[in-house]
Amino acid sequence: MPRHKETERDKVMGKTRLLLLEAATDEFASEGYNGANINRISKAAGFAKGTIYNYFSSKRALMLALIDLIAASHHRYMVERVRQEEDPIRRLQRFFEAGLEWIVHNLSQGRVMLTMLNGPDAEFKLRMWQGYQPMHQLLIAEILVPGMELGLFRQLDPVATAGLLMTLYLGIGSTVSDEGRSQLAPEWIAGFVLEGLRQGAG
Amino acid sequence: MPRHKETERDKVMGKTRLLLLEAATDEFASEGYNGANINRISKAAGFAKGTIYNYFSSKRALMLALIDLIAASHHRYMVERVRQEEDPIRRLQRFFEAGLEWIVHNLSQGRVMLTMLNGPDAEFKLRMWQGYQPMHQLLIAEILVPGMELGLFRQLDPVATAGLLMTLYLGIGSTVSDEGRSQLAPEWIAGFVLEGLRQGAG
Amino acid sequence: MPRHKETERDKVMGKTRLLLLEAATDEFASEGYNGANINRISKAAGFAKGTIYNYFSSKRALMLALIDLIAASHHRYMVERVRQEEDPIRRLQRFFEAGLEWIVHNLSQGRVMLTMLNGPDAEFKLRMWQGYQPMHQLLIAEILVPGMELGLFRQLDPVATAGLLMTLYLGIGSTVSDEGRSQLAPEWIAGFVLEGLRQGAG
Amino acid sequence: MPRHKETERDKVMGKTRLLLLEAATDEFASEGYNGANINRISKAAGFAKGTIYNYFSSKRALMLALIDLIAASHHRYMVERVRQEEDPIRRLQRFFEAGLEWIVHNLSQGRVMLTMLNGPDAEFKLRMWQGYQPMHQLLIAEILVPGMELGLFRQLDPVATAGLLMTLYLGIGSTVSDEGRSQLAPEWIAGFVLEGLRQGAG
DNA sequence: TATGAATGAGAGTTCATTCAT
DNA sequence: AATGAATGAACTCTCATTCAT
Repeated sequence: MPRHKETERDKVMGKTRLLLLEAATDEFASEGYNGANINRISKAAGFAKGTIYNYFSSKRALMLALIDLIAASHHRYMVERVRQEEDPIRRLQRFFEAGLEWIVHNLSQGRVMLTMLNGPDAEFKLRMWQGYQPMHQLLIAEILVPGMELGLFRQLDPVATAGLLMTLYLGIGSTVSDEGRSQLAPEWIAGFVLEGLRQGAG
Repeated sequence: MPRHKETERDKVMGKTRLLLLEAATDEFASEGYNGANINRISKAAGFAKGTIYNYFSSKRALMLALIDLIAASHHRYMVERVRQEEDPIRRLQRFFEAGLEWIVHNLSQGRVMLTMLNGPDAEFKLRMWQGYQPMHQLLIAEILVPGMELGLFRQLDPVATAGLLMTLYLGIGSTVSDEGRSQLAPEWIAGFVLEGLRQGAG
Repeated sequence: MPRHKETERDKVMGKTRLLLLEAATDEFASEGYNGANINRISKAAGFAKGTIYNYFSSKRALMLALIDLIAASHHRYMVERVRQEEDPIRRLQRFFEAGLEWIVHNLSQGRVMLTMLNGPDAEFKLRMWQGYQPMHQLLIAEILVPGMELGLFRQLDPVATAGLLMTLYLGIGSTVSDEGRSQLAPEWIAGFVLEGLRQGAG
Repeated sequence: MPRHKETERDKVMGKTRLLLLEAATDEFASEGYNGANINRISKAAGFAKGTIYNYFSSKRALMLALIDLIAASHHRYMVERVRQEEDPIRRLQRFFEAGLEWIVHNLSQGRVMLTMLNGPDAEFKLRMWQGYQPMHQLLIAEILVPGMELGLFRQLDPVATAGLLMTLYLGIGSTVSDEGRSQLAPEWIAGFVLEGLRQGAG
């Protein structure tokens, strides 16, 4: 069993799989899960319709794989940006800035995420929420708790607060237009939120 | 008692029509637009499958009628509750309280609203946003502007602020579970928001 | 049982029935039998959809009644015109002239006739052919046989010849456009046919 | 042997496609367009109901393809037979003979042709007339004009005359019974027509 | 007689999925 | 691994017909 060949096949496999997932992103984004057409996805990726079943066992499995991919990619992006700052206040600002940026630069992925989080399919919703747990953790462990410890933020339930911030972020994300413009500026939001968080309030 | 007028009103808001809209609410809420089955709706309302087409010209027309109904009913509910208070601060608290209440008591309607606002169908999204304009107006004209005039809130762009509050409200609404429980208490939210709005901040 | 009332009802019955048949003519002409919509017919006649079933037991029965009406009315028209002439040659010319006239002035009835004669429904086709037997008789007994007896036409099988002339007439009728214009002038046809019939030929 | 070209030709004139068109011919012939059942066609061709949509985008598209096929096949048949003769008179006789033959041997195709030419659907009618233009040309360019030039026929408008002959032919075709018997013998018709055409008449 | 709400069989069409090549 | 013809369940929508009023 030559190792080299295995690696090559993996590479090809990976490439095709990614092409299919990319095409799926656009289709699911513009049509929703039920409205999406599996054959169209395979064609858009440059393959015949049967090909997609060599990589995903069903339409549902494809969506679940896509959900995982989106959540992981989004999280990676956010972690990288947020950690560029040290100060929790700056980190919070970065969180909203980077969050909007990611959505604007990944409109289809963003739309899939929001559609799944708000859509009626319980399995997809759950999987998406699970995928976004690391981002909750990022908010809690690397922004809110340090901020409270440093006395920058008042003492709040970090879990509930992180939930509120995620909710707010997702809500704002859903106002991003198809052309990638948001009605609400991230700095403005961050400023507003910092008022609610800041020490001395209440 | 003019018979013609009666008949016309019946046509627009007859018993059968309402039964169908109610059944449609549940079906669309649990299955989404594309996943919904129009025969099942008619059956669930207690009629044969063809009957629904005596009232709505297509599945799409049914959804549009439902969107209008939901937006109007939601707005009516909010207006009634919010106006029971005079003070803008109390009104803002009421806004979040009543908002959550409405969603908890109208889970299916709420889910339809959120699914449409975040879903991929541009026409439905637009129609829903249009239907919610009166609620934006309620926030602006009866809460934010009076609050600023009374010096309770700092001077902010009322339109952007109303957008932020609606976004926040809708985001919170989307966290209400299928059993009608929200992770975020409305008073807590309102408190947080009031910090961001209050005079003397920033 | 007052006789007067009976008569009135008959009159109303007759009027309504005729209105329905008129509307049916247009609908069947433009949509064909299967494509025709019974409700639309009733509405076009000024009645609610149920009404038509007070006069015709089914869509099929309506069409059969219409076929009889068309054939009888067409025949009446032709007899009246043809008998205005005495000479068989003039009568033959009149036959084509009046035939085209009738179609041009009764476009919908004409189209129903032609559609039924050429359509796939055996029952309708048969009924229509039966309805047109009197016109065959008119050709045979009042044009061809007298013409042969007077030595104006050569001796031909009158039945086959009548069949040919009817076939030709119906074929020409089918070339009449929706605006009521025919590509072939009736005099020209009649002239051509008279060449084929005339004594001394062959 | 380029594989691609094979595939393309298969797509246009593959076995399955032809089987479907054959089944469609019978169904449309016996039921008319609106009465035809597309599932029945696919089943009759030996396939599942969905299969037909792999070859024709809609019922209407199927009919249009069938119209083209019928017109082309009919024309091919006529050209081959008519050109076996040199003399315009013999060619005209052949025209009627072969025409009847074709209908008798292709009853379903013939019925579809006649139904479409006389039916209420404008698009089908137009397409069928267009498909039959080559047969008009055959009459004009290879029978009537040569006959006039040779002095066998009198000088007539060739277009109008061709129209009359086609009309007559189609009319006669419509009298062919379901068992394939015509009331009018083709020689008899041709003889009658030649009387109308012959030099020295009028 | 006239009405029109309700019915439900039936049609065209879509598309996820299978599988032989 | 890739293909694409074939499948058939499922869905939206139509409309002839019934019937209580």
